[in-house]
Amino acid sequence: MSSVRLSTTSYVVLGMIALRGPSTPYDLKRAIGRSVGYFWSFPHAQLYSEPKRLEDAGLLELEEEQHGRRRKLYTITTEGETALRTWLSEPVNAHFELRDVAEIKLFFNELATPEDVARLASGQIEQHERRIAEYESMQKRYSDIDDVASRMVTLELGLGMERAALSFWRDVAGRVERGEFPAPPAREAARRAR
Amino acid sequence: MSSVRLSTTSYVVLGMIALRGPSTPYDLKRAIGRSVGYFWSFPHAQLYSEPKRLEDAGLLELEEEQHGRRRKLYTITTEGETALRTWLSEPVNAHFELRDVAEIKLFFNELATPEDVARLASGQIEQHERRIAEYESMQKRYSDIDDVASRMVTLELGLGMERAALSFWRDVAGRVERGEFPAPPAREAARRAR
DNA sequence: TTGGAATCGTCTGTTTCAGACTGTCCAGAA
DNA sequence: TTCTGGACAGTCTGAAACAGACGATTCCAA
Repeated sequence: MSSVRLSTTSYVVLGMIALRGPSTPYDLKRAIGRSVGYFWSFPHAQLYSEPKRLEDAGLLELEEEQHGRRRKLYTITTEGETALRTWLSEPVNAHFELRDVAEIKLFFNELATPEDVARLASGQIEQHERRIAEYESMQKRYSDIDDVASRMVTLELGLGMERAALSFWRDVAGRVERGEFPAPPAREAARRAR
Repeated sequence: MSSVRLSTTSYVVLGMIALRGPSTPYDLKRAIGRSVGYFWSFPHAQLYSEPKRLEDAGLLELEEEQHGRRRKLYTITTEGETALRTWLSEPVNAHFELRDVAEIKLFFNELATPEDVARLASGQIEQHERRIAEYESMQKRYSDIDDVASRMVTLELGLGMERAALSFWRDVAGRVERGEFPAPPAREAARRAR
């Protein structure tokens, strides 16, 4: 019931419980893994500690505790719903954050060989194609479930991002083939000839 | 010279010094802020501790230490270059990671009002437009500097992502106007009528 | 020459993190 | 029936990452 600091992760937990109803940490883990986890990931261990914090803050309630596997069922309280709604209505000031190792490696292409870049690009193409297929099948699977439709909007952004990335890496692959990423020695020569 | 574990951040530092030549932490901070920082950000304090780690590992060398502001100039060693090149040639197994608060809020739209969603969308549209303008001006500014051209490829992915996001949020804004994100009560009714 | 802004560096306590580890449950093989 | 493996569920730990306050230095302009 005190003033703990709530992170985005806290609200993800709160929101998930609000949407799904009473949930155990493991329920949350799976539900998040299939949805929100695509644009806000965190280690699953947090799903065992975070609800405890939220309970201390009076935003969740521990519904029941079974024996055996002693699972904990959390329910959202009225205060929790209020906190969640307040957060949802607040403006988002942070820009999205992208963390992309492939992109870094491409940035440093001058220090690598054209073969490295080619491999990088083809690996990325494969990855993004796979992810696109995954998203598309999710989209198909859920398109007829009315209940979930409004959650599935976000899939479209994922898909848009993936397609942008895919076409970018295809372009990179083409450029490599055309010799636009010269090996270090050629690069030196080009620089001198400038 | 020991076997410290190198993170992506370590390689960003290493790579930046390899590209720019001898650099101080502050140099790195600024260079990263203008480039690689857009897809791999971290607190600037790390740029003071990380080089030390890399020096201990024998991958950087402390070139000179001045008095007054006692800046530290780091240079990459041959071992450092080798480590970097090795890393650059290794495949990237991780998929890029997106952390987007706006997206989460959209996912939870069922718990918010249509007005919330509308505000969210228009805020995002603004943000992405601004970022696009920023990227485009960077692109213009650097397009004639031959030296930097191959680093600037990555800008195109940034731009592609931003454009995908922008068009997504414009679409969302349109849907809200068309009443496709009903307020909670209407939503209940719709569910019952199903 | 002085004081305010921009620059540069350090420090601190807290979160987050990966991932190893433990325990539980169930199904089918022996 | 007992055994065994694998999926399921939860806990723990040390190391990194983190935000952001703070302190010091330099520069410039009034």
